Amino acid sequence: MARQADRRAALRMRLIDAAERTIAAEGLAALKARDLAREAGCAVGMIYNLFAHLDELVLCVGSRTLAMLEVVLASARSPEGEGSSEEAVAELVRLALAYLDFAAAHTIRWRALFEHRMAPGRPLPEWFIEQQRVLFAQIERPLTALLPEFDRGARRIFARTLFSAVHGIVALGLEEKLVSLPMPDIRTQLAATVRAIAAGRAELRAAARGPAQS
Amino acid sequence: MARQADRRAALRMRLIDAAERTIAAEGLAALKARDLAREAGCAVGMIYNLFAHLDELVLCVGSRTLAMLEVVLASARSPEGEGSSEEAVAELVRLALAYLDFAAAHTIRWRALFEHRMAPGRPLPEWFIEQQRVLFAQIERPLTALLPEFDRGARRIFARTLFSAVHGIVALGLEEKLVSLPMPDIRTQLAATVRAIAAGRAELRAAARGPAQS
DNA sequence: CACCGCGTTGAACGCCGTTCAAGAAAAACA
DNA sequence: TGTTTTTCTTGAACGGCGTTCAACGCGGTG
Repeated sequence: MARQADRRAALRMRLIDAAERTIAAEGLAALKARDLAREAGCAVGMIYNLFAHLDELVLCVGSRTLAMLEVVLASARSPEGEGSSEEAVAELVRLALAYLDFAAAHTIRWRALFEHRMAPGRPLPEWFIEQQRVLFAQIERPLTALLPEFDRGARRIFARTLFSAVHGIVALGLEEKLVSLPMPDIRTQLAATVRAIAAGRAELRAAARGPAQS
Repeated sequence: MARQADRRAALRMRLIDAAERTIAAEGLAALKARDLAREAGCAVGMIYNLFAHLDELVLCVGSRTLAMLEVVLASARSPEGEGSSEEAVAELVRLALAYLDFAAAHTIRWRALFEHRMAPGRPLPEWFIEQQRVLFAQIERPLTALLPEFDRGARRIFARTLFSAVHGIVALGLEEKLVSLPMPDIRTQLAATVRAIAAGRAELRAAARGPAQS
């Protein structure tokens, strides 16, 4: 029968579910092979028949987190057809705030996405990198209207810079150490920063083409 | 004799030195109690007579990294007495680039500063937080000239936002995953972003005072 | 020289991810 | 169906980790 394969697939799912629950509730460090096996109802060794190592399981959970982010960011999109740069800036602000809200609502699982490092020597699998690229594409989309004269490469660089800045503000904003701001203040800081970077896009295009300066 | 205390102090230093070498060369994950003891010439148990736990040793190395950063950022200061806002912006750009250069030159030890998490339940010691505050003060200094009408609190918030954005760009810029930019491009992106945020300071002040908006 | 208190030691503890010999279950065959 | 072969599953065992603590030895004292 094909029962065997079904049971394996079901167990695989149960393991990912269990890992997801743990990571979302207690963070990466709380993920233990023995707990996982007990919760999914199998032997510890079975985990290694279905996954190469625990890192792979962590990546599966990370993939789910990225999927959640995709949905959230998609809901920040502008209505079709609008092409003004004001609307593009507004969309970028909505994207940034949506990112902040997601990180605030799912802090622990969101942190796991960035704290996790593969064991040395094992690179990130291609499918995971591809999923990140898909997310980045959501940022590049409104940039087409905002920066019509940029080529694809320059837009990608701009998107990268913008995301990095937004991510930095969100990450430090949710950190408990250092005097932390109340959430509404973080929101306004973030929105203002995105608008400022968008307003300074001329310089950033020059930067994306020309060489460095001291 | 007081010989005993001297020997203990010397051993303490040797342990911190060994930990620093390891963290700078191979990163946080490579730090092992047994290696440390061997390298410093003592028993594993001795480490726990001089430090409460390995985390404390990691913090000592982190403190040295922060001290290195203080020196590097201090060298980006403007000459005394200059008070124009153009000069203030230039100083902020120099600070950001100095930060980037430091992170690029000492990537592994710099990463250790941010990747490290205390064991659950044990908060960061006050002296460590204070040292971070001193560093932040270096950013707030040029802001006095740039934002004379801001009160101290608003300046602190602006400094925090600015640093977060800079840190984000530096951190993602040095990440190997995702298409990575050549260093000169990162420099120009970073400089342009700092100038853009500084140029948008009016909005950021409003943000630091007023309430949030969607 | 004998004694004692205390700083130092490293074997031992508990926990971790990962492996693999052996047992159980399924498949193939007669 | 009974028997053999293959394949999957299991959990005790392995090596390595941070941390502890009973025991040891050494410096200071009587």
